[in-house]
Amino acid sequence: MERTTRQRTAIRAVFDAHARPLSPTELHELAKADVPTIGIATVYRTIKAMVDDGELQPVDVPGEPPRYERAELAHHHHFHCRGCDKVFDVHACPRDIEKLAPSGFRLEGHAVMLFGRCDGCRAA
Amino acid sequence: MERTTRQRTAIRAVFDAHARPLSPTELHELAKADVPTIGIATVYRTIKAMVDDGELQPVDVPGEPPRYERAELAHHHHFHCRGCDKVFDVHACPRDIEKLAPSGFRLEGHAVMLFGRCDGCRAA
DNA sequence: ATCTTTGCAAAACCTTTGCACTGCG
DNA sequence: CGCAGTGCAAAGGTTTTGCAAAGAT
Repeated sequence: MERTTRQRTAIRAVFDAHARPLSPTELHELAKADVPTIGIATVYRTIKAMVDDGELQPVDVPGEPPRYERAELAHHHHFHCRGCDKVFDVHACPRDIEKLAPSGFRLEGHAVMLFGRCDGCRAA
Repeated sequence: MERTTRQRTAIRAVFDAHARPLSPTELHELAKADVPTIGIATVYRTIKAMVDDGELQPVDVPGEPPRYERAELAHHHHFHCRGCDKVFDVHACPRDIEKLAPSGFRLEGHAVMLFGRCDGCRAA
């Protein structure tokens, strides 16, 4: 990640324009708007470099391709809509998490994934 | 899932013998002890059928192959040890989960994954 | 005997990698 | 210019699928 390229600028722009976790494929499609010739390999390589740099963090959705979001976001969790498959940020956190770990275990972190239907998909 | 076959019996036996979430590959290797000729495709097909039947449920560990466990287990969560990579069941649940979903969203389920070090790996 | 289930191999995916070319610094 | 970065295509790994043979009822 030593140089600024059109491809990397486009990828960062996509994250700025869409404030939600994005998959490599989504990222590729959206970045094509800026740089039509961008290859999927570049997207994967850039994602990996950005994760290694601590700029992005993976968001894992069970049974789905991984998504990525900016790491600078404060601690939060996610909501996965079963209707549109989109993942939304949830800026809240259960308060009694520390009590869940078995005694003797050292708890270092946690992830909460909510499932259901988003506002738009609730009717359908 | 209409017929009882040696392959399916072997797969169920593996789940009985190992009380922890198992990956398709683990399942395949372990089932070979009973039915050496069992193919990986059969393992995948059987897993899928058992999940559809509600007999198994997937346990997703970020960045790792999926694992499966019996669905009859009461609602619970998981602890992923960063030392030994094992996944443990956690029979506790945050109480204020319902309050986390954004308003307007319909919450249908949730998953909690804890990270840290298990009792045995805490020292190392 | 019928019709589901199996094993094999090929196909379908997703992600990574090799290599020559491009273009940032 | 030199070398990081790119695009393409091929390789790697995992999961799915087509089909003829096996086997459960």
